[in-house]
Amino acid sequence: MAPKFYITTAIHYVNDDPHIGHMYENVVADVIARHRRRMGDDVWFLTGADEHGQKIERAAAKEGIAPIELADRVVAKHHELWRTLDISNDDFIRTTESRHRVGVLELIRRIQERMPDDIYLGEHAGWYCQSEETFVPENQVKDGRDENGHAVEMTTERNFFFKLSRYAQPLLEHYRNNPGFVYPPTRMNEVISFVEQGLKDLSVSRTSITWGIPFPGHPDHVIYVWMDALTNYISALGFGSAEHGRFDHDWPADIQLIGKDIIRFHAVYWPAFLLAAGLPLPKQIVGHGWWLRDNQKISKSLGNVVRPYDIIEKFGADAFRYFLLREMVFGQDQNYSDEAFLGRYNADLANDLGNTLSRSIKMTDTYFGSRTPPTSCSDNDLMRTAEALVPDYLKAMDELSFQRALDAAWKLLVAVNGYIVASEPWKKFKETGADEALSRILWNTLEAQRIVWVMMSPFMPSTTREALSRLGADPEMIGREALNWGGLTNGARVRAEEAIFPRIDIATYMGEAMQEKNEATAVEPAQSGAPPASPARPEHNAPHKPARPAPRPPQVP
RNA sequence: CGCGGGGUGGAGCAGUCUGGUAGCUCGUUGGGCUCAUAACCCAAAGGUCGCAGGUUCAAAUCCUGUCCCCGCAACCA
Repeated sequence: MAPKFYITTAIHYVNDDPHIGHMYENVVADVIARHRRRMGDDVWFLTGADEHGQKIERAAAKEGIAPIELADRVVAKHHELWRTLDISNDDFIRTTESRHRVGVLELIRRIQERMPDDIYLGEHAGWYCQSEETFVPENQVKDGRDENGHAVEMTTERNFFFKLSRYAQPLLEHYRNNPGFVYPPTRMNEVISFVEQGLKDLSVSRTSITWGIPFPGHPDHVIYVWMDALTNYISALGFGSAEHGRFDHDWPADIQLIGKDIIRFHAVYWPAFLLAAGLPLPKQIVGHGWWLRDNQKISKSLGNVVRPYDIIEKFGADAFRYFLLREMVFGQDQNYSDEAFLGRYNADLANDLGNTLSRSIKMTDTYFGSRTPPTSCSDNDLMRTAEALVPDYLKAMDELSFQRALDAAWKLLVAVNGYIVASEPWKKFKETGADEALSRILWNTLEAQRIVWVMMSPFMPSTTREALSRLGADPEMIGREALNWGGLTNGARVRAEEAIFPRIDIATYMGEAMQEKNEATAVEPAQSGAPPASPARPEHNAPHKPARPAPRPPQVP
């Protein structure tokens, strides 16, 4: 029986349209899910939306609509984006769904049943900001004012509390016994350091808002959003409902992928809740880094939000997916820029991946009549290179080192180009025609690329199908066995068609982007002194050309 | 002395645990090839590894000090 593999992303808060950070998280989870799936695991992949809480309540009020209307609208955008980005999630949980409410209430019921003292009524004291109507974290308060300069005052609120303090030692013990519980290790250290300082009890209800799940037996309280939100990972599996087969099968999660900013909620609060309820803890919490722009965290308030929808539309989801995973050292922060994308696109996708496909298929087309060459080869340097690189690739994938995994694929690709130049098939064709030696040479280049594309399949699922099909290979053969040398049949139809990743003229593209930006700025002045999204660049002097049809990879049916 | 991460050729990074000729990608320069998307292949230039001491036959790598940048330091999802 196939091993189960349950992977989750954070559920994304619906107070604004999804940004590159959300996209990155879901693409990473999708790459992992697709890889595990093709390696034969029984994968369940969950993502979703976090819809409760004060921010939503207020954002909706500002628009004069009900919170659920706002949530519906944003969730629709999420769905559309995940479809566009080819995210293969098996389920999508919304915290406003009844199945979620059932799960949350069951979690609380279990805690109260097993540990009657763990949830108690108490008083929460903190810095409260009248104008923002919210408690402000200690470190944001300075001289009686919050970061926005609003006055704050020490206020108390009557809440239900969770006895988090009781779980410091059990958690530390769990960290000791499972040093990989939080990944990467630097985040584990942060968490340990935090818990070692001791834990305070956590307020888990609010009386100041109504947009949430009512606290059982106390309808004037709603459940604190984090206790609400975290439970999505099990409520989506049917926890607490009559149909909990998936929960029994899939929990605990194998990987819970989150941003580094919410490590504590997932590595401290969440396991503490689970311990209290007597439920198994997730196997691993993985915290990824942030995409930055001009070294600042991307956020709307800074006015430097990167909205890569344009990039995706022009270059396709796969190119964007590739870029996200190739450019980011997993776990660290990374600067985002359009130039970086365009550079990667041309250097890696157009010049290497696409061009190598073009040149070898064109020769096959010309020399062997659009068929894969009749003679295979199982003794050559390309084969040995491939056989050496596949284990590196698989190891890197297991370690979530996507850069290294892609690097392994690229080493094989570079070897193909070197092999082509060294064996000069065009010269051999002129000299001796399409003989057996030439057949072996071209078959090798196609076969090696087939393996390269199988390696690429979790990253660029759609383009992989297209490329494999052009190579004369079965586009659905992307499993473990497809990474072995020798899979390409002889005499299969190859298709020499337009470039799979057409080169882009960077100066022209940036010139147009600047023009559009300037036009947009002219119509809609920048908000409240926000810094420009990007510094002026020399390219803005590039001659403007009329908009032309954007190059994009051919769509795969 | 709260905890942790980082400062390596023009840019972005690896190497530091287990000292021993400083490596990768992009960019630059020269050459090659002409099957291919002005692509591909080969070669070269370019770094006293933040700074100052110390240990050692030998330090980017170990130790001490120091400067700079960043994350965490609890109820902001």
